[in-house]
Amino acid sequence: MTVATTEPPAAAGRRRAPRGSARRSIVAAATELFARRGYEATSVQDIVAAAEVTKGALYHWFGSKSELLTSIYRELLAEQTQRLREIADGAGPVEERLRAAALDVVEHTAEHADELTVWARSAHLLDDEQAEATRRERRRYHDLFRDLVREGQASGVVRTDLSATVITHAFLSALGNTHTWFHPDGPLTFAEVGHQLVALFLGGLRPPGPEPVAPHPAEPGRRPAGSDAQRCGPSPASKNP
Amino acid sequence: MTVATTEPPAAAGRRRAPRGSARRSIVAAATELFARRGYEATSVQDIVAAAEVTKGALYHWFGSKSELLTSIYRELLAEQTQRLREIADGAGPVEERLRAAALDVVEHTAEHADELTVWARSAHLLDDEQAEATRRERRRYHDLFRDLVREGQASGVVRTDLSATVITHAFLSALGNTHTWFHPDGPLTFAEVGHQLVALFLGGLRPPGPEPVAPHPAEPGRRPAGSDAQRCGPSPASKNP
Amino acid sequence: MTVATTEPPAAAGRRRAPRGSARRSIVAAATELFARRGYEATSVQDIVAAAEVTKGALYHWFGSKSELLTSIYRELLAEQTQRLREIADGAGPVEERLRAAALDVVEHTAEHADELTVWARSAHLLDDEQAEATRRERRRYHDLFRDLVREGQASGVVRTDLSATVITHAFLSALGNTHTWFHPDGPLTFAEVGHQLVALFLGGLRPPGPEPVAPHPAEPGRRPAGSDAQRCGPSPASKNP
Amino acid sequence: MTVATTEPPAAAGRRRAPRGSARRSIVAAATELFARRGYEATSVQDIVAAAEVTKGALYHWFGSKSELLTSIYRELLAEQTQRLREIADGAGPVEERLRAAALDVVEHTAEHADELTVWARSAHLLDDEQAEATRRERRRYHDLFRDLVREGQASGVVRTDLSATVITHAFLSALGNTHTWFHPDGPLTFAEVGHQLVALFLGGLRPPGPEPVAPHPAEPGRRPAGSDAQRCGPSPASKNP
DNA sequence: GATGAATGAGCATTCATTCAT
DNA sequence: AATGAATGAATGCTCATTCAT
Repeated sequence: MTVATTEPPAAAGRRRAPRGSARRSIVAAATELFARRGYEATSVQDIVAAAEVTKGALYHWFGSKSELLTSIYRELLAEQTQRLREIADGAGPVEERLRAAALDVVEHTAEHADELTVWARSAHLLDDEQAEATRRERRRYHDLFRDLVREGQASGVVRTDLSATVITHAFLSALGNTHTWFHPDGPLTFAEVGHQLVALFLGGLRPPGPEPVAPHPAEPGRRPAGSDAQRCGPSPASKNP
Repeated sequence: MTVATTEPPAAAGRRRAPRGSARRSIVAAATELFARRGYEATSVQDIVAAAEVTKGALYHWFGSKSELLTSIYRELLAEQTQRLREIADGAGPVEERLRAAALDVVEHTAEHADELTVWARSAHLLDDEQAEATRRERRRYHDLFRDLVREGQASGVVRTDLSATVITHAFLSALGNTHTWFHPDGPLTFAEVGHQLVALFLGGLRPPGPEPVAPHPAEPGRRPAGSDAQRCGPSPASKNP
Repeated sequence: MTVATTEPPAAAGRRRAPRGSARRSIVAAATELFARRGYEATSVQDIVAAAEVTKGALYHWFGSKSELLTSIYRELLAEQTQRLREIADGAGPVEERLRAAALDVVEHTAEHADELTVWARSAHLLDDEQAEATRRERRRYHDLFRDLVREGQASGVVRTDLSATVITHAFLSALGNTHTWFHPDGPLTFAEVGHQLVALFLGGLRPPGPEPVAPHPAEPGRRPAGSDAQRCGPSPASKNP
Repeated sequence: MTVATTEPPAAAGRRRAPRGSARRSIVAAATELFARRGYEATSVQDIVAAAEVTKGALYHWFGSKSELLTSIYRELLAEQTQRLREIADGAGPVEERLRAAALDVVEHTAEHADELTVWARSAHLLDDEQAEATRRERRRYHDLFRDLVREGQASGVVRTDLSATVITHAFLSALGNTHTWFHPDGPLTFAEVGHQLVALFLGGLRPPGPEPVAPHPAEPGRRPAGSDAQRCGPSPASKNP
């Protein structure tokens, strides 16, 4: 869960700042600057100046600028995974847990819109090793959500003619892309937008009944849940998260 | 519609390549390199080397590296807008036009996945002027799609408790984000994924009947279409497209 | 022969320095600084300051600091190879050409002691590609000298119980290492030292007669010239020149 | 002779590794890393990681990174000097002791090729004080060898027209440079190469008889041994060893 | 004896852009 | 219409060494 944190031993030196405080200053400054100016537009110099530490200190804690970005994102992801796990493991009917999960994604996205935007824009700059590390964790999160969808399919509340993987990606993508169009000054609050997305998503999950929107002959027929997309993630060689 | 193209008329130089050919070489090389290595990782030097022209020539045709990126995207966008316009203006019931439009987006996204990925990743690097220019065109495209959704709402085939704007963004986002997770070696082809997304989307549009997924009390109630999000784009100061 | 030189078109601009002059300034400054302070202790900043050009100009002409070092050495090597080739191809008995060649190495070493010292100390820092390039040229030089030794062996003036390759390396090494011990303020001039080395070397080449220094039983016996060390150079993977 | 070693006496810590073991780990790790990657390419961090000690421990035992290098070399040199002294002081005719000494250098060079290569490449990076310290010891070694040559000259088995100093440097240089060209996969073993070098060297020492290689008029005439190069080392200001 | 976080000056290198020709 | 040498400010990063604990 923790991502290379350092425990500050409470006691501060005389002239020195307390132990581990440098790391926290760096993360705080970087988070703020990345969100405000973007990852590429923020130089390491900017970060250390804002954090009031030296470059050496930054490179003592982080191997590179991109590791810093990765570190911030992984902490976010760990938190979000934890929340989702609690919801998924909770009691109650699957449709309620599904709705709760969707609403939780909305809430988390709203809370950390800035950091998530930075990640979406700059994750492709990471080297293979870092990309792989986050991909694995992201995958775990995705699987958690997908399993909930599958549970819904198994209990008949979610249509089974669509891949649970595709459903999951679609919802998370729609949510994760709001930064490209949502604006706080618009007529809807983020919470409202989120609820609408949830409604749209849950509506799309209902097993198709007598359809108001005419079916298309080219529509691929039902697929048993077993034929689900197991490998719909990027290949290991890919840099996509 | 045309984006600063130069028509190479019959008149060719004697030993030189035909007029305007330099521009085309540059665009071709840049498109290929941006797609393969990313915008930031492609230097102007790389482009001119691949296009077999000099730096001077590139700066003769394009004011900057970013103008080149913008130029490529605008051409794509113009083509897609044209296609959507023809579908939207076509005959037939609205639900069929809506379906056709959705399928067309899938097809276009598949065809130009590389360029669209580059754009998604690097659009935020552009300066305000260029961002504004593409934003206007992108807005026009978005409105075209949204109007189709509204038409559906007006004729009763699309639920009216959701903002047409949100619906439109959700679908285009889900499609536009496939590059972050779709992999050709997976069990589904891109066309299949596209069809599933369309089905999910169209399913979500059906007016809510007796719901398999329980409604949530916090769900915002019906909103008349007239209260739609007019300013759901980013603020002018933002660099978001 | 030429190593990426640029022809200066004689004509100078008004405010600009003449074309290609930047490259020459850089080489001159680098040669001087490398010799005086060593390669590692000379920063690129030092070089451009001394050459009165910008860093950009340096990197326009040279891909890296090490390419600059390589470039200087290759020019030296090309010149020396040319001189040796003329001597080797000259008329006269082989023993005289051998002596002339040895003396020429002494002379060239004396002339370019500083540059050669820099090279000897820093060649191992080069990357594989550059090391390989110079190794090939160095090898050509070595072979030229060795062939002269072999010619001497064939005509009976040089002992054949020693590998021509080992003989060549031994002489060139003794010469090339003078920088570690020779000091101009010593009792011998460099020319005198050189002559003594030549005498020692040529003396060692005489076919062994009745020996003043007792032979050792472990001494490996005669080896036909044909068994000569064909692969006594470093492996391709090695960074040794 | 001893170079700041610490004897680990019986008294070991309870849970800790025995006293002084840190020092030995450091020397072992540094020797291995310097040989494999070179002195400059090995960071202090690399050394402490390999030795499984902390930076503080390293700086407790060694004043600096270069002191570590010096330390390794001095130990080598002390051992070699000791061996040479025993040979030189041994019984038997001078020509046999000379031959034995030469063979011993070959053997020692072969045994410690890696460390000697590191030293040859990086000695010039040391500061004056350290350079001076090793120079003095190296000088003692050199003098020991040279005195053997002089003894040979005095007893008539070594030619007297060459400086004993030059002779000594030439032989040690040829040997000490083998790392730049010898490759174990070549047709000769290192021992064979060494024997050939000894043969070449001893051959060159024979008083010139009727010469197969014609003498050159420019050859400097005989020099009495008394005029020998006393100050053939580099000047005090120089960083050369 | 040993720790390890912090230092800080210095490094080689990049690259979109300009402009005299 | 095109050249290409030159710009110059900025970039991410290194690393031997120190010192409060």
